[in-house]
Amino acid sequence: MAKGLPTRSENYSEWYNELVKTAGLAENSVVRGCMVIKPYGFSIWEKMQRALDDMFKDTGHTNAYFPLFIPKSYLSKEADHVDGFAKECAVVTHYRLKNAEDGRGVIVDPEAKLEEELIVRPTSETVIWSSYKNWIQSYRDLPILLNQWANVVRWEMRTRLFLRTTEFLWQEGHTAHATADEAVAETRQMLEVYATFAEEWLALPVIKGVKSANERFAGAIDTYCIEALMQDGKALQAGTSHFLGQNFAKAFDVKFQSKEGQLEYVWGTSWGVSTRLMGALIMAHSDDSGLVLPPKLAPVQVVFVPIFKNEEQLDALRTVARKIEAALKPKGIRFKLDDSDANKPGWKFAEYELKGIPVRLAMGMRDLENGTIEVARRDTKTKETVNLEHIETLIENLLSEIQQNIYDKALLFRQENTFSVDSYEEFKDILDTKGGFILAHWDGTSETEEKIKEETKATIRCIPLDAPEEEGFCIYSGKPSTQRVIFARAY
RNA sequence: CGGGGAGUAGCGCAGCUCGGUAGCGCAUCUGGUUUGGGACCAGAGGGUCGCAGGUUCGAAUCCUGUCUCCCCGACCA
Repeated sequence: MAKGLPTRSENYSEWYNELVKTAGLAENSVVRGCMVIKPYGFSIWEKMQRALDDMFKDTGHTNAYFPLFIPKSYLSKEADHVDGFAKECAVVTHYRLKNAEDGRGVIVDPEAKLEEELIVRPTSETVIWSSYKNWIQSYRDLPILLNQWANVVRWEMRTRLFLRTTEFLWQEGHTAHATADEAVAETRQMLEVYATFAEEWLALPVIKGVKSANERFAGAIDTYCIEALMQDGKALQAGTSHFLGQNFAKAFDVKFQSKEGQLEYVWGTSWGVSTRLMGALIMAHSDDSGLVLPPKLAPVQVVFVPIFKNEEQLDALRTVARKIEAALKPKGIRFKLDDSDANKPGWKFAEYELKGIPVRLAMGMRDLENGTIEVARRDTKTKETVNLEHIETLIENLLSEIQQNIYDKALLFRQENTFSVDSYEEFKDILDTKGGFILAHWDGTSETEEKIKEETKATIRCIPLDAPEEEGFCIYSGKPSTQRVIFARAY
């Protein structure tokens, strides 16, 4: 990477951290474990939000908003749920400050202690289901298909920009249904939405699967997920969709009267993706020159760098740039002309590579005379000089090609780093030497999964939905198994 | 909470052993020359040396206390 920053192969974590900062995506805040998302990073997140929001609306969902604070008693109504989140909750105990008596700043006013503490939401199932209780009486009130864009807080011990932060931004869908079948269908549908989004927008190939009991969401019957492989061979959970059964309906006493007149508990789902997707995007595609953004998410898709010695030359180049911009605009292509005199072309080349701009155009006097332009693509770092005529069509095609190429590259990487193993020795060997996804037989017990995790730090990422039936024996216990599951070390 | 490390200019660091007027690189500002892959020259601005106390004529430096941050573990549907 430019400017003496660490390279990807040397130290992946450090490379990732530096990249996030130098590319202007995010930085650590003064608040422990929290992150400042900078304008450039946020504009990418906004693109993701918009695309997801459209997909949610296409599947019949609407947006709503629920409170940031959850009464402590609500969180504890579902036993598994509270067990899952209790150890990482921020708790509000007071509602007022007062001036310190020694005159040094302010202190918490002990008089202002809350009767019941409030939890800063780590997720919103509990507040939302407490509302659903009031909203649902009849089967005619169902289904409820809601989504919320929000921030949540989980007090993790160890944090990492985008991948695990104390506060993060996400969307959480919460739906209520009359039947189990309908709720399961919803859970699966949203998993498909996530997979499609990851592959078409992030250019990130994902594996759809279901979590083992150990990795399941606290309070869910089944947790479905999409799992992606990062360039250092570690897995990243990119999205989850939960079938909640009637767990939250029972905890919050949400019943409806069916067509047949029976009083029944409501069936629920919840699903979410977070700013963690930003981390996935960065880790999946970037290289030592910086970010590589899929064109669909790049805030700027085409940047024009003029090469000039004086104002007159710049004016001539500007005219060309404006023409190109006008031709790209109807195609919805995001264009930027960098005509600032503050930095030299070489600096700009490096800068836009760092920021992951998919296509760079460069033009100087030589090109102007020849009626040509230099077109450089970020994904392959190749460049060629082409005729200016129909440049807009060339760019349009190039952007789709880049989007596809980034995906293909990531898919190839995953294929080359997915291993099928049949012995525990081989399993450990591959984990330590190569990493990646490991397909292995498992006896289906939590004990075995736990042991393997303790001994190797690898966990079952998921039981793939499309895994073929295959007779085999658990690599750990030797007991019979009917299909392979995916193991990996994970973020 | 255990084991390491670090707090000195916006950022990255040296100086501390052996106390004596606070330094370097990057960034910033000014002027000039440059511009097809992170330019060069000249000049300028900017610091309660994390905080508190102590020793001393004198402390970034020595002593005591304290706070914070980072890394490795524990934690992480």
